[in-house]
Parts: sequence; C-alpha cells; structure tokens
Amino acid sequence: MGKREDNAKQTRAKLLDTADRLIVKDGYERVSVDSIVKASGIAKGTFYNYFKRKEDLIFELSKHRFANLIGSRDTGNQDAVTSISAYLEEFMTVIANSKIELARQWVRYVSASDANKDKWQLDVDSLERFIQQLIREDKLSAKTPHYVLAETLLTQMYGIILSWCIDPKAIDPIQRTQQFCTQQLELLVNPYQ
Amino acid sequence: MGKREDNAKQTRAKLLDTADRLIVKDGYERVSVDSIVKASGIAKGTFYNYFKRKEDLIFELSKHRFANLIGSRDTGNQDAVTSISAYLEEFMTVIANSKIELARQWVRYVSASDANKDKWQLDVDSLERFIQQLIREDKLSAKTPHYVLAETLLTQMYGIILSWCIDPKAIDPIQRTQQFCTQQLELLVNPYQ
Amino acid sequence: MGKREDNAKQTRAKLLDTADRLIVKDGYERVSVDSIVKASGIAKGTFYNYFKRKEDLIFELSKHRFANLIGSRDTGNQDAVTSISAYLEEFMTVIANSKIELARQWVRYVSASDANKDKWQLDVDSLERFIQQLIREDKLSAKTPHYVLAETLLTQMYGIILSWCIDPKAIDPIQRTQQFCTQQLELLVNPYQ
Amino acid sequence: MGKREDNAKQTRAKLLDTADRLIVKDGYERVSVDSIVKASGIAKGTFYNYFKRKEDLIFELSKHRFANLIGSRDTGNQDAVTSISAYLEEFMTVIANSKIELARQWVRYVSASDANKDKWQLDVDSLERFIQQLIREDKLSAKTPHYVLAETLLTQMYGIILSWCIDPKAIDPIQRTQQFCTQQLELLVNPYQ
DNA sequence: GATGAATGAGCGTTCATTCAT
DNA sequence: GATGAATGAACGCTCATTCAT
Repeated sequence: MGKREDNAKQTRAKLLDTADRLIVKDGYERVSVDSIVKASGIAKGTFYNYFKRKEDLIFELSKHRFANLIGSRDTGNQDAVTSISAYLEEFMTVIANSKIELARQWVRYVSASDANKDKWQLDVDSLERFIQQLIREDKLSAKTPHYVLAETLLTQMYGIILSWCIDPKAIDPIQRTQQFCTQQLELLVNPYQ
Repeated sequence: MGKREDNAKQTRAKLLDTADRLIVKDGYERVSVDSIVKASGIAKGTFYNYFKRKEDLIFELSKHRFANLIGSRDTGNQDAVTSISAYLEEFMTVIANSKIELARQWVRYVSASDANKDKWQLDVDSLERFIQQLIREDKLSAKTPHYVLAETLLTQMYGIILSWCIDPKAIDPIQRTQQFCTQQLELLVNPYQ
Repeated sequence: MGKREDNAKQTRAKLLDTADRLIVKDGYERVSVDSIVKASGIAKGTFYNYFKRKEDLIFELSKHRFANLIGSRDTGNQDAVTSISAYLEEFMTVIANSKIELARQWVRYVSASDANKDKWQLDVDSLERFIQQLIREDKLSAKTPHYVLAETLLTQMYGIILSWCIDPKAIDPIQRTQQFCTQQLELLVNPYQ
Repeated sequence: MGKREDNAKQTRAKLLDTADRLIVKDGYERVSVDSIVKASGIAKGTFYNYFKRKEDLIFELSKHRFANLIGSRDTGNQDAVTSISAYLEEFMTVIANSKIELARQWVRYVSASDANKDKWQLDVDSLERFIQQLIREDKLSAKTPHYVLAETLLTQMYGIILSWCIDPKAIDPIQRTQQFCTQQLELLVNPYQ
C-alpha cells in the first residue's frame, strides 16, 4: 500500500463519488464524462485510465448504489404483521425520504438496462430471509410460502413506488404502505399466523 | 379521401410503425430520428411535418400501446376471484405482449413528468368500476372496500411491470400475475365473498 | 380586371402584408416562408406561384416598407432653423414611434445587404430638396451647401437611431433630436441665414 | 509555455482568423460553424472546446476589431478643430480599415441586444475626456458644452458608419469624416475657440 | 500515470424549395 | 392556379473517446 496506490485508489473513488453525486443532482441522462471530470477536478484522460468506457463506471456505480437496504433486525416480541409492517415501512421510508425526482431517476435507472437486475433479487432475498426469521421465531407457521409472500409484498412496494412516480401529488408512498399493511397485510399473513 | 390524404396517412403510420419496431429491436435509448427516417425510407424533413418534436411521436406510440387497457366485460357466472383474475391477466397480457423494451419505454415515459398522472387514476377507476360491478352482481358483499382493493391490485400489477423491467429474464409478468391470483388474491377477496 | 386577376392580386397583397406584419412582430430573422403562409392561410405552393424565391418577396417588401418618409411641406413663415427642426423631429418621430425592436430590426435590415442602398440616398435627396425649398423662399442664402448640409443632418439622425438601438434606456431619440436642433443646428445654419 | 499550450493558442487563433476572413468574404449571415471549421481544417468538436457557443466567437471577434478605439493622445500645439479632426479621423480609420462586412456585423451585433449598451457610453466618455483635455489646454473655452459636443460628434460618426453599411459603394467613411470636419466641425467649435 | 487538446459521428431541428395532384 | 406532402442540405451543438505530450 504505497503512496501511489493510495492516490490511485482515491482518484478512482473520487470519480465514482462525483458521478454518483451528479446523477443524484442532475439525473442520469444529463451526466457526461465531461461533467464528471470537471466536477471532480480530474483530467479527462485520467478518467480513461481508470475506466475503459463510461459504461464501466456506471456499472460499478450501480453495484454500490442500490445495495441491499435492509439487514437483519430485531423483531422483539411483536407479532408477524407488526414486524413485517415495520420492515416495509422502513423500506419505503428510505425511498420516500428522497425527493420524487430521485425516485423517478431511480425507476428510470433500474429499468434502463439489465445492469441492475440483481437489485430486485437482492430485495426479495432480503425480505424472504426476514420472513424465514419470523418462522424460526414461531411467529409464522412453517407452512408459510415464504418466497411467494416476499415476492408479493415487495411487488406491492415496487408498485407503490411506480405509482408515486406517475402521480406524486396524489400518492403518498408512506401512507399507502401503512394503508396496505393495515388493511391487506393481515389477510395475506393471517392463515399462517 | 384523395390519393394524397391516403399517402399522408400511410407516411405517418410508417413512421410510427418503424419507430415502434426499432424501439423493440434496439432499445428506446438508441432510437434516433435519423434511424427512424433511414429505416423507413422517409426524408428527415417529412418526419417533422408530422411530429413537431421527437417526443410527440414517442408519446403517441405509448398512447397507442397502453391506452384503454380494459373496457367493461361480461363476467358470466364466474365467481369474484375468477372474474378479477381474468381481468388482471388480460391487463397484464396487453403489456406483456409488447416487448420488454416497450414496457421499459412506457415506465420511463410515465415516470418522466407529471403529464401522465391521469394514467394511474384511470386504471384505478377502471378496476374499481369492475369491482363495483361484481358487488352489484352479488358476487362480492356490499362491505367490500372497493377502492382500496382496486388500488392494491393495480399496485401489484404495476409492481410486477416494474420488476419485469428490472429483470426481464427472471420474471415472466403473466406467470407472476397468475401466481398472485392463485395464491394471494383469494386471501384478499375471501372475506367479502 | 376580371375576377381572377383580382383574386390573384389580393393573394399577392395578402402575402406581402402578412410578411410585413410578421417581420414587425417577430423580427426579420424569425420570419420563414412557413410562418408567412400559415399566418395568411395560403398554401405553401401558392407562395411560390407568386414569388420565385423568398428573397423576391423580401425585396418587394423593402421597396414599400422604407419608402421616403417625408414629402414636401409647408414651411409658412417660420425661419430656416425652425423649419428644419420641424422636419427632423417629424422624421425621428416616425421612427421613434415604433418600438425599439422594430428600429433594431430596421437597422439590421438596411445594413444586411446592398438591397437597401436607395434608402439612404432617397432620404438625403428628400432633405436636400427641403433645404433647396428654403433657399428658394429666401430663408437661406444661395450659398448654402445644400447637399453637404443635408448629408450632415441626416447622418446625425442615423447616428441617433443607431445609438438608440445600442442603448435604448439611456437614449431618447426625440429628445436627442430636439437637443441637437436647439444647441447645434443653429451653429450649422447661421452663416447662411 | 509548453508545446501543447502553444498549439492550443494557435488553434484558437486560427478559428478566429478563419471566421474573420470568411465574414469578410461571404458576409456575416452566411458564415456557419461548419464553414469555419472546414475552412480552418479543424474538427467541429474542437471549435466547441474553445467557444461555448458560436455567439462567443462572434463577440470576441467584434471586441478585437472595435475595442479600445481611442486612448489618450498628444495634441501638441494644434488648435481645437485640428485636434478633434485628427481624433475623429483616427476613430473612423480603425473602422473603415475593416471590410464593410465586418462593419455590418458590428452594427448588427451592437444593435442586437442590450448587452452592448456600454459601448456607446464608453465612446462618448472617451471623446468627452478628450474635449475636456482641450479645455484644460486652453484650446477651448471653459464654456464649451463638452458632453453635448461629444455626443453630437460621436453621433455623427455613428451615423456615417450606419450610412456606410447601407450603401458602401456610394459612401467612403473616411472621406465623409474629413468632409464633416472641414465643413461643419468649425461651425460647431468656433464659438468656443 | 496524468494531462487536456483534438476528434468526428451523431443529435434534434429548421427551412427554402419542388412537384404530383 | 391552388395545394400541401415530400425533400435533404444545413444548422448549432453534444459527447464518448483517442493520443501526443
């Protein structure tokens, strides 16, 4: 870990950070190599020392950017519906806390190409693990179709995000999530509780 | 309907068709006015005789594709779950029949600005009317929360579309819809059946 | 003068009028054949029945548009300075009454090509004739250098117009003309009065 | 001043020179970015490395041509009329030395928007200071209306430029300036000499 | 390894002009 | 004579990429 390698790592990191920041600020479409190197104070040629093509940076970014949002969590002695509700609300809060433009950009981004396909699977897996945890804690029966349930719930969340992007004024994603949890979640979970 | 008007209609249609085909083939991002006119053998200037901006063509395209998804329908003597399943499957079939690139384009388009906010509401209203019809036909109890149910179901459909856009290879929207109908829909509808 | 010739004349006149109006409204640069035919409700092809090229219409327009502003006038028994002052003020009033954008457009127009070279000469000739009239009326001596004086005075008017175009807020062309007449004109005319 | 910086300077200069040459040759209206880069053998993209917009090059060009027209000058023991004549002639010579197309461009440019309003004021101020210098040197009386005189003289110069632009063949700006100085200037200055 | 000037294909768009109907 | 769809060169401008220094 000589000084030079260190500098190189920093340069690379700076490019990634700057690109990330610009995408958030200006939207994915508007971010060019030019804007990245100008904002980061790094020469254009240097950019191409680290990334053979612009695409490479974008790809690397997407790996970091949409990292799995929710890790394991303590459910205490709450019942299954309450636990899942808390999970989903937290999931949606992270997204809803960003401005609508960011959410829109996110939708455009993940639906732009196959580069982000992991995102969906990671989210499903994470939610499924959470449900399995509830099964292990005997809050849900062993018969619970954990994968299908995870898929359904996450699909609902994704649907809320998309409808929010379509009509941000009419739809409050947090409130919609709460409504769903209150009125529908129980129906889905009840048989297994 | 003189020869000229006829030709004009054909020219317009050819531009739309070609654009549609190219978007499916190459992806929304890569389709330019140049590529459209070159592929259709029409002069660039002619393009702008029909569409003031490239955007206008795109808009018209997505309108055609995703417009008027569901009209009224005869439910015969099917029960509520079966009827709703048929409705949702038809809804999704229209979308899934388009290629993934067109669905992506649609997602990008409706989430791009506030211009399409009606889309969501129209879909919800349409589905709600369908549920109300089932209530009138005594297939669902009068207590059915028709609006909330419509919202939930449509949100699920939108979520499926979005997850399909994210990972088209892993997800088959029709199959996912059927799975949802089979395994979850009953839970949601049962209390009111 | 059959009906057909009459219609043809009207069509031609309408094109000229519309073009003139649009140039005043939108500025010379922004007026296209398209905008002219759209605004006049005449088909594009018809335009080219009357004018072989767009230039032809512009040329014809310039002949009408910048016609000699001032004809002969009664000077009554006013002295030379008063008469000339009235003449110059009227000249400038015609111009200043138009909006600054029109004046700017005029400047751009007359300085754009050689097509308007007559304009300057016509104005000088007109003013010279006026001065000669004053000589004939014995309000100025026969030694008055009528052409040079006309040139100098008109040049001053043109200079005022140009400076007005450059800084419309700081300069009031009418007031500047009056100031010139009050403070400087006498000096130029006195020797011959 | 490495080789690279040197080359860059040359590239920039070449673009400016070529543009200048083309404007003189073909007229302001007909010069496009394309024609400039083609004539200079420089890539189009390079043009935009140096000038953010085409306008910027035009602006820089006109700044070079018409900037800093007159600095302070030694009047020796010439009388006022001679000194002012020399001043005005030099002013006009700078302009007349450019080709007519460049003068036209200048006129169009300064009259295009409010961005150049200073130009007029700077010229007036400069000329006024020169007249004040003549007053201090006792070549003009203290009663001389220095500002009004400066305005009148400069207006005359601007008028000559404009009339030159309108009819370049009939009018020689230098000769017209000399004529004005010989025949009219004395009348304006005499009372204060 | 860092630099930034140079590149040129490509973009969306405008517009005067032609010509079959 | 009137029509308006069709044309295609030209416009100003963007941008990912290359390469000599």
